[in-house]
Amino acid sequence: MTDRIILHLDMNAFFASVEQQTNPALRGKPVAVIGSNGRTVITTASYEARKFGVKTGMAIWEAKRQCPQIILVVGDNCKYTCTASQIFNMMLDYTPLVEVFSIDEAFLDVTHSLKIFGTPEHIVYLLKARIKHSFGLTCSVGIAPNKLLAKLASDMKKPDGLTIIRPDEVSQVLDPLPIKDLCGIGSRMEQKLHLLGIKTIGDLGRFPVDILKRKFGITGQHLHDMGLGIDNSPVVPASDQDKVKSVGRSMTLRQDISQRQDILKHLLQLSEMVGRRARRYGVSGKTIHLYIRYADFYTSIGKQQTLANSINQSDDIYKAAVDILNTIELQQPVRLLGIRLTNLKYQVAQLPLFPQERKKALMVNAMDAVNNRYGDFTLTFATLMDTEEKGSHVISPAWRPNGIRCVGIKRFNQWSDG
DNA sequence: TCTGGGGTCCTAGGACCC
DNA sequence: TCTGGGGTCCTAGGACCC
Repeated sequence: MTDRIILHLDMNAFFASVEQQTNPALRGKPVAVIGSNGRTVITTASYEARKFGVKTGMAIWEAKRQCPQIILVVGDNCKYTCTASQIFNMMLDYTPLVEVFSIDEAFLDVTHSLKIFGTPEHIVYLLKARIKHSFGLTCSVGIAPNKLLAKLASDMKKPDGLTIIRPDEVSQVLDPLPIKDLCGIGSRMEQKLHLLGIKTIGDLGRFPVDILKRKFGITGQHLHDMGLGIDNSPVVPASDQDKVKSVGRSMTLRQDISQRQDILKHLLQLSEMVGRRARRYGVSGKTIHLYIRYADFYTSIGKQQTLANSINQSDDIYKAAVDILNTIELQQPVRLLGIRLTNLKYQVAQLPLFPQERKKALMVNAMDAVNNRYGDFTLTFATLMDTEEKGSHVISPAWRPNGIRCVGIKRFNQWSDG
């Protein structure tokens, strides 16, 4: 078997760079993209801002402390998804095997593209040039025999980098790197591995696999493989992706709330958002999850309930959520509320037989049609008419557009959601 | 104005059935 | 008259990714 050739392409400071390109006044300046909600964080910082220590996930006040002259821009989802979809379409010119990993990252399996394009470096050269020319954006690319290593490589040189890990260099490159560099090892796992004396990827590869398996189960084998740079997972194009397994929305409230009335109102809003998304995906779910984060940020409670039937209409979701809420004795004021639908069933929409339900389904369809055309919450429940938050928070760079998961499409559609 | 949002996967324990 | 084992479904919570 010949070695595969996998690329990982990571857009540099994607949201912030898009903003700098569309508004020249922002170029060369410390810029950060944030959400619209009052309680938001830094979504992406430009490289100029990163020099001051501004990072993704940082609170606004902290970013301002680190960099008083920082320019904050409220994110514009449409701009990013539109740009991203065009970039992903460019990738498809070099291989059909493109796996979208997040809105600003993708894997490409170019093993069989070399007959046409020569070397992987040449493909990267062409792609980078086109992205730069069309959007003024740069990216970092890793070339390696598998996804794990390609992702590691793309991280090694930023911005506008290209790093190659050749099969015969794998152990030499991995040996001194900290385990945290591996995609899949977060801070908790890092701590646990440190306790075993494992600090570098080399240490991980040399550590007895049976001890890892005893301690971590299935994950133990996976850790061992990662330590040796082994990853046989394929690049899965959109058309072969698994279907979505859950649909949910959550929101941090502008202020903490304790009144039942306020909580119910937000639950209704969330139910409508989840229901709309589920109906757009053509799914209904049997299990409803309610998630509450309390005012202290650290305490939370999640409860779920499985129903006899699958649902996706907003009022049914709302009823289920309220049923769960009624079993919970609130410990503190509420900071965040979330509703998620799992146990999903994909169905062809069918109108119910009984007149009353049929009428309701028709009305929901009509409301969805209006909201699809004129924007979320154009038509909604009367109690939500004065709602300030319309669910238009800036998406995360990790946002996966639903279009990407549609089965059977060749080209990525213009994405729009939420 | 301290700390977002949307997912996936794994574990562990309990209920229930055969 | 005393108690195994497998399979499946459910709940709760944690870790991880971007």
